[in-house]
Amino acid sequence: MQDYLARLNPEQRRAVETLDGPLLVLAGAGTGKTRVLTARFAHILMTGQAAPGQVLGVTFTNKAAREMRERVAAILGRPVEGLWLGTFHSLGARILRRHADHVGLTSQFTIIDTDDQVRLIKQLLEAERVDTRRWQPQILTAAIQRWKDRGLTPQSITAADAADLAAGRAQTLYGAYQERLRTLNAADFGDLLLHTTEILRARPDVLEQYQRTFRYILVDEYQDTNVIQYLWLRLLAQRHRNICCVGDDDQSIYSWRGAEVENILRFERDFPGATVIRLEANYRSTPAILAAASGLIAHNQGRLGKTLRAGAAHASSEKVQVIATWDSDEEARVVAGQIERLRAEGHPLAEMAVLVRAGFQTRAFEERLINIGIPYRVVGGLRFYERQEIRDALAYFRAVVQPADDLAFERIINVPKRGLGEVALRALHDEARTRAVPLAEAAAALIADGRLKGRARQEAARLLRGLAQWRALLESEGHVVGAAAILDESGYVAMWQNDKAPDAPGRLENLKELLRALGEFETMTGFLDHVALVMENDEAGDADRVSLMTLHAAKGLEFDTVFLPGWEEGLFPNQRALDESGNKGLEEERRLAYVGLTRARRRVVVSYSANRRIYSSWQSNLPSRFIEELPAAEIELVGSVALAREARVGGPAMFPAQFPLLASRGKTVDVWERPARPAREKPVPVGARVFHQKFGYGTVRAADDDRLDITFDKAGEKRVLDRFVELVIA
DNA sequence: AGTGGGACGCTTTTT
DNA sequence: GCGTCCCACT
Repeated sequence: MQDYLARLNPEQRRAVETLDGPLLVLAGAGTGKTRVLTARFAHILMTGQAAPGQVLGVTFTNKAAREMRERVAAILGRPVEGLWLGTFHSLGARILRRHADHVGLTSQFTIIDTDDQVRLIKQLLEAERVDTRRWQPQILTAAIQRWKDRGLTPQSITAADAADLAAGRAQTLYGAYQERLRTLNAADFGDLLLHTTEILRARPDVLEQYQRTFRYILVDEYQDTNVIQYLWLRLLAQRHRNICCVGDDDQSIYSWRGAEVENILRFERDFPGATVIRLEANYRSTPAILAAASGLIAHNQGRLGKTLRAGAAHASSEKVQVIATWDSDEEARVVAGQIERLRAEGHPLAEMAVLVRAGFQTRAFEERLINIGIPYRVVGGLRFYERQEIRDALAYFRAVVQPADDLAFERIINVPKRGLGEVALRALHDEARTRAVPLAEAAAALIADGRLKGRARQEAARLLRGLAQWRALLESEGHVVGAAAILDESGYVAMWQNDKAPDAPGRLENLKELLRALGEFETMTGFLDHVALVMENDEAGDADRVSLMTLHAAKGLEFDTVFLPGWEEGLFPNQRALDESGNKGLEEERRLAYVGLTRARRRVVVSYSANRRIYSSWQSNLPSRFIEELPAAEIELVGSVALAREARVGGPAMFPAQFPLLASRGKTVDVWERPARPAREKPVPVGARVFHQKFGYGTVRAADDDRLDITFDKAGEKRVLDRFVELVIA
């Protein structure tokens, strides 16, 4: 009830109670940003300043939106109905569906994802006879996305914007792409905001309606907003000016996706008379971690300036460990060893995370963790909706719901194989283009006049009949029964049932999961929107596992112990970021490091290795400049880092061959020695049948103390520790 | 129509 | 080292 205010510190409380006028809350890492946002939300509702339907809450991720909804409900003691609370994109979609006709779409439009975009662009490039090897579709797709992020339409981009893209035809192609989307009755992510903004600008009546509705606007992660999001917000906020943006310029790490830190830096100019409140009391990390993070980020220029201070007393404050290793394999061993030791000391694995700069780095850790039998999960890998079978199934649903959805139709026309290959498809495309009709309609025409012959004709007719029947079935029987029928009668399920690949059963499981998820929605359209906009894996998260993820994926999370491997020049800061964006790139990398450090509550272990396996070859690296930027008083150098540091500070650029770390090979420091563990009570006999969590069943070939060489039935030869296998009683 | 081999090119990626 | 894409072959 009222005590949501009592739990706040004075600055947080001010941020919650300053309801009128523009407000910028600069919330450092771990300073209770979410608490403030949710308390403010609840405060507006509880004091009767606005009804739930008059508050607009905007986040970047669905997860953040969900959390906020739950926490507001918890404060109020009941679920809240009618809130406009969601991501920029979901809110954009919601508004756009109501006014789609203004931009030439129907309210049933499909939201396409990046994959579909690329395929579309590729087709357009080919139609324009642009060499897609030299001018990659992905590049143009990305460019168009960036334009949309900046609120630029095909008409408003400049020649300079479009130069060096798609053989100089980028502007035409962008226009053609938008036209194509309209024909397909589809919108990409960028359109959800671009179209909406266009409508708000062109239709004062519509704009006024929304401006009146939204008496209070709350924006999370404001430092990550791009131009179009900013324009969208400004339009909506103009009337009441009760806009509260919460963000941290030091955590802006998405400029490469169009985010503009400038939005936060110039808030006071854009909203004159704005109140600015700084949240600087950190309740998350130990003083050593805070000092290390602050010392590092102080190297950035052009900050709004915040200093984190410890908001709570800490019984102990371990220094930040910095570990040098010889190569990336050793680094993985060391980190995994520490994880193992911490676990043995009673720390839950769920409170540990390995945060890397680039996705490929997780592999070394995965291998090592598997080897020593520590459960882990990789956050943000292949997502559910990205899987082939899910995309296929969704394409079926889309093709049924929306006959004009050529992208979906094309995806399913020959899945399962129907003998409708490239030749048939080309004929369809020709017909569709000359008559400007969807592919499905073109197919019907070719069947009718006999231009499709034989098996192709038969199969195409069957598919079209199917689509029509399923459409009727969705109407009469509902989306769940309809969907199941589609997957079954199309032969799609049978296709996987007949597939002998080992992953086929899993795919069938995923399809079942998809149908189950579908059941939670009222309509097929609602479900398809959800899938297009909500891209997260619903993995069971309750098991005790170490988390492996990129630094980007870690933003907003916290753990007791955080491992930050790979702090090497070239990798982190990333060479490409430096090459492409110079000092700006470097500063963003530094913010990424800051984000990494501030994820930790109690313990940070930074590490780097002199040699790293990248793809197939080895590369030598210098330690990251960020290591030097950590205040010496807060860190503990392990191994020969001290040496390396002196050498590097002392001299100019250094060649890997001179690197003193080479001398550290073989040297081990006790921190990463494997802890003594109770041996297995009875040794595992050679020849025994055993079971291993990861590798399955196998036969023991040799035993050396607690290490077993096992030939697994599926996984082949492995050396594993005996405590990770179970004896199989035959 | 489907597949197998070689060339290529790889930072991050909330929607 | 691996996945993707294209072309050549069957």
